[in-house]
Amino acid sequence: MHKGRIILHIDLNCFYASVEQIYDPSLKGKPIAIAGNPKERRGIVITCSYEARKSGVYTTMNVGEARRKCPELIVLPPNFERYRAASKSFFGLLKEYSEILQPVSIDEGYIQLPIIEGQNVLEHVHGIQDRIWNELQLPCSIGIAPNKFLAKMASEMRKPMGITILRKRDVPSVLWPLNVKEMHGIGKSTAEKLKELGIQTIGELAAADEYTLKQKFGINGLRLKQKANGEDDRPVDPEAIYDTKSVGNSTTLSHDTTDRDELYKIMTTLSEKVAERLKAKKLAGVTVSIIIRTASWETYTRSKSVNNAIFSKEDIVEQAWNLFNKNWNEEPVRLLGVTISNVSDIKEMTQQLTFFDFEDHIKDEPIIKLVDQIEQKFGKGVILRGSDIVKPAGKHQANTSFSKDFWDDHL
DNA sequence: TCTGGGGTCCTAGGACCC
DNA sequence: TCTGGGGTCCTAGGACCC
Repeated sequence: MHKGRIILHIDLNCFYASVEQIYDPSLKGKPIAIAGNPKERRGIVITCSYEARKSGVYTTMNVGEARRKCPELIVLPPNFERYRAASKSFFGLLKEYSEILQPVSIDEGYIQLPIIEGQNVLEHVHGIQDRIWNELQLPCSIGIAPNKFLAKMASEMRKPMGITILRKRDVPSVLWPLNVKEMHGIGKSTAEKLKELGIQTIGELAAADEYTLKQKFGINGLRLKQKANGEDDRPVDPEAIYDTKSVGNSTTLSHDTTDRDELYKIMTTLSEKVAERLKAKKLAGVTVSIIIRTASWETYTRSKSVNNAIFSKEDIVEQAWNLFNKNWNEEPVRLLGVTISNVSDIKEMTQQLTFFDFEDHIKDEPIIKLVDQIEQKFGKGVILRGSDIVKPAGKHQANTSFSKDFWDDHL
């Protein structure tokens, strides 16, 4: 019957709050909020239960404000370990239904179901939702559609614990009357620009002039129009989560400061965190970026690419601190961040090179002969630089080099 | 709405190369 | 020495999402 795909978007409702209610069932049915340290200014609401939302509490609201809106609000600190564990169970359960599963964040994902002749899809999906509720005690909303965009829009329509089917033929009646702001991918800025063009509803966007959209929004303008027409051919990609583009950490300081020593310490801590996470993911990267936000909320980023991919905290903090000193405008700093991007996978390299006894050869063999041997073993393109073996990578990627320290550390 | 922290994708200009 | 056009890489910043 249906030739197209069956794609679900599954969204766990108020995920962090739901998990906390599992650990403490007395919290069920009460207004609760997960928030950062309320004593600090970064104490803002990360997630809250529907009971809290009824009183006007929302994500990003500061805790003091939330308490004023909802005096009986129960404020809890986040337990990321718990959330990661629950998330793992959730995706584990989903995987029983199809391998074509793409987690997009800790609490939502797409899954493409196999098409089974004569199957009642809605009943099947009810079964999935029931299992997530009965076995994991997690409420979720599910959108059923022929593509990712429609599935996402559908799952948003009934919360919590809803199931919504959005077929392509439903688009004119269901989507077109909505304001463009309701569309996934359209934020405040795009909505305003569209308004200038006289486009307010999704239906108007669906019929908009392509040339004008391209002029104003580039390639994204055309994609938005396609989505407004219910078209989206992006695949559900199970590999996407392994394809990390960047790893970064940032922090809002407990107080604004101009103290260089203090700032250096923070930069060091951030670099350590980044280095740790890179190591866990077996990644190294060539581009180091810093972000500085001043007390006046001015935010700027600066970045620098280096020749060989780095991953150690020493290398990261050296680059980051350099960037900071060259670019800081001396204004009190509110937030500091460090990110490594243009990362490449060092997993494969490590496995490959484990077969090759680097230490033995480096001592005895003349360098030219050694290069020959390395090339024979790994093909052209792997080169030696100083005491490092360097693997040049494709465009947008850096050379990955491994020094003796690396081998000591990883092999 | 006085605003955390983790990301992704896109654009535009300049440097540089052929 | 002037002129042309295509392409890639790097950097900075914007927009969006959860």
